[in-house]
Amino acid sequence: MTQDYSGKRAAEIVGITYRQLDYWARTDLIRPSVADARGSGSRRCYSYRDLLELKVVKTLLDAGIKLESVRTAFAYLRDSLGEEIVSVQLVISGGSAVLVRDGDELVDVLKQGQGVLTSVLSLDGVQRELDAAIFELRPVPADAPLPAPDQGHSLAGG
Amino acid sequence: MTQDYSGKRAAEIVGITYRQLDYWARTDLIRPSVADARGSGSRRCYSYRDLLELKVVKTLLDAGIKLESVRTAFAYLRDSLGEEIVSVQLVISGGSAVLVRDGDELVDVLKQGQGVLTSVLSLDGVQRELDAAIFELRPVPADAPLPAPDQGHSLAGG
DNA sequence: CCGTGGCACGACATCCACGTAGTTTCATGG
DNA sequence: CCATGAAACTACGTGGATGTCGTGCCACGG
Repeated sequence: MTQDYSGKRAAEIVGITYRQLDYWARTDLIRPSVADARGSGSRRCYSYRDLLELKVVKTLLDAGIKLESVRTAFAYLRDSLGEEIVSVQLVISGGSAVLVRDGDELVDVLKQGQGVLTSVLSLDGVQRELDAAIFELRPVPADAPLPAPDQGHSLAGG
Repeated sequence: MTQDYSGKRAAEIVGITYRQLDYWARTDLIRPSVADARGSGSRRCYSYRDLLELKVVKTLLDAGIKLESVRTAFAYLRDSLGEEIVSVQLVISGGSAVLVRDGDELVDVLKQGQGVLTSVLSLDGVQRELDAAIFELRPVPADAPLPAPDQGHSLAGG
């Protein structure tokens, strides 16, 4: 049932260091929604959607965006990041952010923002990469030859 | 004669701190092309084009791009940043950067970069803002009522 | 030719975003 | 019920990008 992930596995899957995951959780960027840490010894538990958000952050960082900007962007993103992820694009412009559906609509946004820098991220690709990583790093039980990995999450209805 | 600008004035005009200008010069991001610093007491001298580059950097920073990314982007930019600035757009994608002319062409680039984050900057607006700042912060001689400020630089030929 | 101001420079101090090392504590399994 | 290991926590170090302060020195005006 869209199983959950430990901190370490989450970091592995999205391709970040555990230190980053930890730092982001402590600084309230992305906290595990299933189970947060409660003192030393406890275990964080991340949902699939959490992984998705983590992956978006990583993608933004790889693209050269400052973490500070990612924080502000997520403030806007969380509200809108509802169900339809595929073919939606995240547009960051300075301090604010918007979600755009159509590619043509995107062009208008870009042309509208005369001289304003804009960062565009296709959330579709992000989810694809995430799913690929989850499959790639699936736990390999030493005995059981993995029955049926429940891949192919469907948050959006195409 | 597209007059030159001192370090302090350059910083004022483009809206950055002198410390940033100094740091960028020392770390080889943007050196004054007219006269570089040669020991304490010397004076840096920036050209209009230098101001343009500085303004681009500031715009990128304001947009939340990491200075590190700006550095790599400028490596590509310097080669291409020839004459036609207006209506040209700088597209940063991860570590590389490209210059695009047409808006439609830009759309193709964006659609092509499936899932890859892209930062787009309209250089046109940057130049506009720069010119505005130069005019706004023009030196006001206490006696002479400014004869004819040579505004309206034309790097591009439409 | 010389005084002085403006500016480059050097040496810190700071904040962010982590990396590294070591400790603590919870959650199991035996 | 206790040993054990994995993971959270603490403490400290680091590199990048500046801010601050003080000094030194060149360039220009007189």
